[in-house]
Amino acid sequence: MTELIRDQVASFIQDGIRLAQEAEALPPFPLPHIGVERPRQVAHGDYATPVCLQLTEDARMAPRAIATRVVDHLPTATFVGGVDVAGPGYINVTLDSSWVARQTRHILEGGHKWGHINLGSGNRVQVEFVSANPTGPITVGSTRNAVIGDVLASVLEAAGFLVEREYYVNDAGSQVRKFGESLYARYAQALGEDEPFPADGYLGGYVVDMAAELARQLGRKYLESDRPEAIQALGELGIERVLDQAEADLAALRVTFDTWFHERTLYESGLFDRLLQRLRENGFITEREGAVWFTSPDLEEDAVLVRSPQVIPDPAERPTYLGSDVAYVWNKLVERGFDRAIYVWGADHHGDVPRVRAVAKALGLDPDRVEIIIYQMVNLKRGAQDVRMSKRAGEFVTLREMIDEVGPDPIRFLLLTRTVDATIDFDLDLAVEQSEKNPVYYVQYAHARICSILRYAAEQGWDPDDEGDVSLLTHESEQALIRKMLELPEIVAHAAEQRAPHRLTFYAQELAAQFHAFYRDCRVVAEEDAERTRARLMLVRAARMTLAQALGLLGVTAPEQM
RNA sequence: GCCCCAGUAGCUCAACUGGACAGAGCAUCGGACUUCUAAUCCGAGGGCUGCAGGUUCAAGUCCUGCCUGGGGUACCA
Repeated sequence: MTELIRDQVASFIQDGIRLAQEAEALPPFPLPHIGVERPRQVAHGDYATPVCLQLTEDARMAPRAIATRVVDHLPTATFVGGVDVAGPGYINVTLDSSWVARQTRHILEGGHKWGHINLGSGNRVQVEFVSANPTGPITVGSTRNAVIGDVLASVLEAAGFLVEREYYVNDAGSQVRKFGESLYARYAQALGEDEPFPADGYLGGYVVDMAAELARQLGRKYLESDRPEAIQALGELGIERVLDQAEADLAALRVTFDTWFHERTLYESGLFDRLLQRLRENGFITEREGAVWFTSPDLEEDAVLVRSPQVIPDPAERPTYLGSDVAYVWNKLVERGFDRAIYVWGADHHGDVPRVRAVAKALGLDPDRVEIIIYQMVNLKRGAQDVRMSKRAGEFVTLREMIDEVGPDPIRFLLLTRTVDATIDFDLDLAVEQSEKNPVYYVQYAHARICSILRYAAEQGWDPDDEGDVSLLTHESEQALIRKMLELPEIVAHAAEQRAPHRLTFYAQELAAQFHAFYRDCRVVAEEDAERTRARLMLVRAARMTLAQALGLLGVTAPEQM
């Protein structure tokens, strides 16, 4: 666990303001929140705060004058090398370079915990993601979902939250039947029967394949039994197999779940009925046209929870998704007691966000505990060409095909090179291209290069675990590399706070670039300078650890050679 | 019609949720391998942040209106 330098700088500045007030260099006013940022320009130091720009009214002084008085009263701090007043009234803080050098040892001591922080202080967070309908293979959109959810979960873990990953299986309602009907038709056809395909059935070839396999394994068993029962049984069997496949494919993407939660259990346990009653008693339910509507002052329109028998004959198929969500959100926040439930949804579901939050509020829960991350769509490309996809016609590229074609590393990395708010083009050609256009290999190459140095050093008789004098790490490129490594905990904090997993891919690239610059400037293994070699080997090990940590959070492998 | 997301360098995108001269990568042009991996590095050019107003000491970021692209708007999931 590391205390963020950002926070240390903030309290350092705060001390300066307080001491200036005690010395009556500044008038009394309540201590403000100290916003600390990393300046874009290196000339502006390692950290900066514009806080004095906001204090002009409180202090009745010009911002630069305030900043000067704060700086005059700053205490001493070992990590601070210099403080300047700059521009309109910024306070710029530069880290002490010998302190920076010493952090190399600190990083190495952190081991696999380096970069972990205690933002979450043990709060329990559930991240529910993918949750694709179990009626077909995982597609590209769900792949983005998987990567965002998984890396966000990892980042939250590193930030000190207790995280559980959950896949919500939509196995209630009409999908089972619809899928069963499609499967039944293909099954019968596979056995030579002249069975018509349902009008709104699943057209994909995978249904044909699965039906053929079932026909081979089960023979004519389900043609001879009661038809609705056969459809039901085949539907359940099919969903089971789709889920097995999804689990395997996601595992190949290195995404695994703590819980596969079945929607059906929300009804079997009677929870749905109990909560409907609760909502009814509290005035959130109206019934009209035979349907049960959820009505809330927070919504512009009522939403159906249970459809009318005139529209849907089967009682089991009447509750809508939102109906299930009533029970599900209660299950998450009350029965299982998560402090917070994060949902990862595609942009095509954004319209449901206010409804789920309104449901939570109507149940008496704090809607802020329900957090929904909306990510934009993925366009699959081959070079400049769009890959045409039609889910209805069953034509789409599956996660399995993407893994077979490009492998998990590029999929994971490239899908996290955009904010969740931006639509993303995923170029299958670029993903496998091992060139400077592909940032995955850029970062992995840096790691392989580091390992190569360590191998070479060992060959030359250096003990890789030898301790060196890190105070020798004074070169500009050595310092820049350490400073970049020291950013990791803050990147984790930011990615966790802002739910911005893409931060990690940007950071990994910056760190790799900083390492390559160091490599250019500084020879590591040099017989004639044993002390410096030992110090630099420590630095290289720390760099390896930091890069591996960033890649580890991304779920991307850190190869020892390429 | 209404709701959500985006519009930033030739292209693809960042920008620490209001802070300093708006940054990367790719592409283009010019350089660097008898040295621990050239899948690398160095340098150069490239901008009215879609448009028009407004708020603020300070706006790519906030508010209003428009334009363009994508998504949504069912007793679908």
